[in-house]
Amino acid sequence: MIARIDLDQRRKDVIEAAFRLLVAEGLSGLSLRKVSAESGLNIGSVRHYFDDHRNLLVAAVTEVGRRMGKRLTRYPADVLAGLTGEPAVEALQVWLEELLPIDEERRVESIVLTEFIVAARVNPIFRPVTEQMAADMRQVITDALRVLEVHDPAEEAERIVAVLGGLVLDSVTPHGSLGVERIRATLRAHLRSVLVATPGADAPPIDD
Amino acid sequence: MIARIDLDQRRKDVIEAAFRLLVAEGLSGLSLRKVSAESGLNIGSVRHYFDDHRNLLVAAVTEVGRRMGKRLTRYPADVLAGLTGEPAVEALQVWLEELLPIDEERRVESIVLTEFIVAARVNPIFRPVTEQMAADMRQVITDALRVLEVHDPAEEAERIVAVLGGLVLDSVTPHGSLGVERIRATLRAHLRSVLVATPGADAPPIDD
DNA sequence: CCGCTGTTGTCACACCTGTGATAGCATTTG
DNA sequence: CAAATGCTATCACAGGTGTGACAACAGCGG
Repeated sequence: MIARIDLDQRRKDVIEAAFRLLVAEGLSGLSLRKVSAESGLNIGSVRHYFDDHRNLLVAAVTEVGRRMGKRLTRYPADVLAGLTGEPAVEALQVWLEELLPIDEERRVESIVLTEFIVAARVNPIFRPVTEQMAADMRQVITDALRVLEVHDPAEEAERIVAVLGGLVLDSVTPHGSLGVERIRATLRAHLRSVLVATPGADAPPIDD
Repeated sequence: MIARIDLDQRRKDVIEAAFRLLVAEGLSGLSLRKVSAESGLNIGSVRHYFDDHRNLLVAAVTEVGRRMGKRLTRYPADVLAGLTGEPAVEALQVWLEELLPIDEERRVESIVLTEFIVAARVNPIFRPVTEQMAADMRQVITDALRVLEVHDPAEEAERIVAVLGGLVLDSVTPHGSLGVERIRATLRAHLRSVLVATPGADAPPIDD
């Protein structure tokens, strides 16, 4: 095979440059010429790897989807088995913090993902990835809650997904500009209310 | 005075056209020429009323901010005084549903607002409005929760804001594509958990 | 009536975009 | 060595954008 240069690595470099541009200027600022400049390559090279503009966008959204998927499945659900009360809260917290912009790496991914999610409303090419992610997220969280024997896991998962989405949006944009500690505290408060207060009608509260 | 035509009405017509365009194509599709076409006016006329592109954008974000502000203060907090349990949930629910995309009018406003909030991350001209809105929202909800004698109103308001933001994002984009009933049910479940279960550490759960 | 003024309508210009086409380079393979 | 192939680098073109400039029109004031 002829592999003068690591093709996959090159593609990842370009996508990384695209991410930086997405953070700095938003999706509408992501032109081929700017990506070329940011990645230090010639526009001809960029077009050699992703021959379309559209293709580059799809590759970028796919990459962020892949990373988020990894984060989603990093902590297996079965480690939660048997946990109740505060340990359960802590375990879920550590896991779900994977999805929040609590450090620079996650912040970039959150921003990029948010841009694509919003763009997907109008541009169908992003939908396969964003819809798949949404479905996976609901599924995985629901499963985790079921393991934790939470009453009505699907509904509680829905709430958690909403909280996560709201926190990301608020912290990533200057809408609310939440600090990292504020995000984590809010998530923890929510998980605590789900796991230790058991607002479900029939089940009595559990104390450890 | 020479008022051949209602200037304010004209401006509102143009902004309405801009909203339709925002819904259909997103913020990046909002060009002067397209707004002109959508509003049925000549581009010269549009530039006569809003002489800048930037100016039109600011007028649009200001308008959506004004409407959301109206919705926020439509139900005064003092009607909540003395309410507990399910009636308190219902009162808050009716009020906060003002902010969710549960009908076409609110859906348009939610979409427009979401576009501007996300754009504000990168474009500072939207920040005054979006930041003011975020602050007002937190303040008003915190006040309402205080009236309802909720434990730690600021933190609970933070959670509610997150839930609202997440629900709007999920229902407005194809990320999760939540239905109207699903949104309302999730909000209600959350309010119920805040108001009737009192997850505060010290107080024991209340059953009615 | 004329003229003032708010409103429309149309140019042209510079800038940026994606893209087709194509030539030149570099390096590996035969 | 020669050839093939992956890669880089440019050119030109059509389309869209905001904007400056300015002419043309409409209706009210005098």
